[in-house]
Amino acid sequence: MKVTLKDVAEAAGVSPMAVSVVLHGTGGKKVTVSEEKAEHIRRVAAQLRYRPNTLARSLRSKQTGAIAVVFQHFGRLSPERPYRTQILNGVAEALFPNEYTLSLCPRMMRDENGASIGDGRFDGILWCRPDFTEGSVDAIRGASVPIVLMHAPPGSILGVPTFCADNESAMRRVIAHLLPLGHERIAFVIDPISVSSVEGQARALALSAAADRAGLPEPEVLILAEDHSILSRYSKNDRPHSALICFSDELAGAVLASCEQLGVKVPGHISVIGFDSSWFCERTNPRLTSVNQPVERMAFEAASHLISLIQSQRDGNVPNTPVSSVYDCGLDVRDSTGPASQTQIPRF
Amino acid sequence: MKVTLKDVAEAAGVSPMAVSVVLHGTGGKKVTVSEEKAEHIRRVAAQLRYRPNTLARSLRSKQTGAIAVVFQHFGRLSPERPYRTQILNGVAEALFPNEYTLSLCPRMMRDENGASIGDGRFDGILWCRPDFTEGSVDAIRGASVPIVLMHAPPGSILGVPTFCADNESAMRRVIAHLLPLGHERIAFVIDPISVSSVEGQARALALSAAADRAGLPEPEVLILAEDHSILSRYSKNDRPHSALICFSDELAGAVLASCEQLGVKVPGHISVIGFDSSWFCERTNPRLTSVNQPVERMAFEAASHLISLIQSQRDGNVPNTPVSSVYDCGLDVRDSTGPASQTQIPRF
DNA sequence: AAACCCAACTTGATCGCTAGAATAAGAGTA
DNA sequence: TACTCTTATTCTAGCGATCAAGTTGGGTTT
Repeated sequence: MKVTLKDVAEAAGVSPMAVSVVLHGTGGKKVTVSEEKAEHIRRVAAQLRYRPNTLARSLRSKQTGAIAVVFQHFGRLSPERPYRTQILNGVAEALFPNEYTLSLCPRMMRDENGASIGDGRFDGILWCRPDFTEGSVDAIRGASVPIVLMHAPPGSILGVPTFCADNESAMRRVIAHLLPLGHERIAFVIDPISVSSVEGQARALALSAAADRAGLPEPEVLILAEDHSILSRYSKNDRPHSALICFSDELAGAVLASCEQLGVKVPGHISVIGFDSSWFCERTNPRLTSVNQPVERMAFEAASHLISLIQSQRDGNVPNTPVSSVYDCGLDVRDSTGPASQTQIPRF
Repeated sequence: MKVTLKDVAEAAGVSPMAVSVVLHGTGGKKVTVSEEKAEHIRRVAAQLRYRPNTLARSLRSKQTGAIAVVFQHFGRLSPERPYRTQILNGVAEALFPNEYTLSLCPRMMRDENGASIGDGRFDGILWCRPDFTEGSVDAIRGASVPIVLMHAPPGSILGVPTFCADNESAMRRVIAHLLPLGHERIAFVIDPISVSSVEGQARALALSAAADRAGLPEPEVLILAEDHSILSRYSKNDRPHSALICFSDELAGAVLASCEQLGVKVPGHISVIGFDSSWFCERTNPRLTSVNQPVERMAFEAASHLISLIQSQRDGNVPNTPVSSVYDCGLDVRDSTGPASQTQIPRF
């Protein structure tokens, strides 16, 4: 059967406490065991193939060594997909060296009332959903463990630290790059799934704002279908675009392919910009200019901050005022952007 | 303070047991509570904002609703990176509808002896490391919960179900495709990190075997550096290659870029094949022929099987003989492969 | 020599919850 | 009436570990 700490204690002829101290270094405060006896206990434990029950330990000690990462979607169709990998990498890089485990939660743990994250099971929560429903806000507020928000602007929820990439800065950079090149008719290209996501909306809005500030007309939004035909457009004018800002690199790749097929030259006739600046940008023809979001760094820092919150809470320190970090985005200029075309091309 | 089940019981004027039954539907076997009282308990619990402690529940009931996924690497530099996303997607798709949580473990949980997975914390283990050290084999054998292996050939560890993609079939298909096209000088292209991975070794070996079976000379192995220059080569001959099999699509993309730069025509002068058949293959020029591994499906089925193991163990059923699934790989033929060139080109 | 200290342990009480047996009260039956 | 059978509800033990508060016994201090 299962070997418990008590079994080891009996076999070694000592109290359970002694075993606990020797094997886990954690029994009360001033409990000590002589090195001689300790060695004996270790030997007995190994011989019996004793395996500590993490659950029981956590229940008593109130530390689980696990962090919950809550995504909005997780599956084949998720529009978050490009991020997720980067986020997980960043988070993992922060957690694993500190011996934390990373748990993916489909949503918050079940609870018809819509609230509550599996209580007691996690030392902290990394909330990666950009949506905030009534239920989830309650759950976040009521969380009994430290929590940080990603993809949320500062102050989204009072007293909760936030980490987010600054879409505004991204779009300002895009415009700052395009304006001197003479672009005036700009469109935002997005797929049908992402268009309804918070991130999609935010970027479209940010682009509008940036264009407006630069005195450019409201950018059109093009929704591309699976086969890359234009699904629908919201337009206020009918002059052809000279620059397309795409929601993702993957989408930009599709646009480049369409252009080639239609005989539209990039950047000769039209400029194309992607989002994420992934390795893929170096492999397209022409090489893809793309917005560079520091997602991985952001995730790393969010997770690191979460760890420090957990530790300072454990040590009884006063929680410092919540951090709110906004990460500037860069624009990696490659070969898919150039001066606005003077040639009148068929409207894309 | 924390509201416990006991608090709710007292406030509602009933026994803790009654509360447990009403809120979690799980108290012994034949315990019932009248609907009237049940409603009352639910109301009181909501009012007190009671949140059950999952940990305590799990400790008692011996069910955690969590699955551990153990990867070999998890970070920026991991050669497993292309898989991981796919694996996680497949696993998530199997677990989440069943209310399981997915935990990523850096390696097995700490233990100087090299063995032991956080005991009690998980209902099952999905082992995704293709390497089997003495320590890990012991840990797997000694696991007190169901476990399945991915990337492990059938029978790797006696009595443990395995799920793996069949590199042999992949490479046989590659050869079957190339042979009629007249290719004889074939090379396997790989990066310095992957070359030492089990997967890298396995594929190189599988290619060798397939070539041998077809009566072709031993394929050369080319290791590409970061800048895509050839790092080293193991060659037995000095005639130029006519076909390059790459370890990943990403690498194949780099090779295509190099070819373009050097003025080598694909597939005119040389044929190139990738691995994974990702979306990216449709975006390269020419479109990339690539091996199609059913990783996501494999992960989904492995996870589903694990769940069924857990459930049948809980219900006290006899464990059926261990399943061992091998997944055939396909070859998605696109435009980067063609007849072997007759022209003598500078050796790549 | 009485008082005191400290290392080296042990004891008992939980952490929050739930399985299984026990109990109480009403209903059916011979 | 005595007897079993339901149905509702509580009681008693822990799950496996850790914490806080003892308990030893030898060595020091004054």
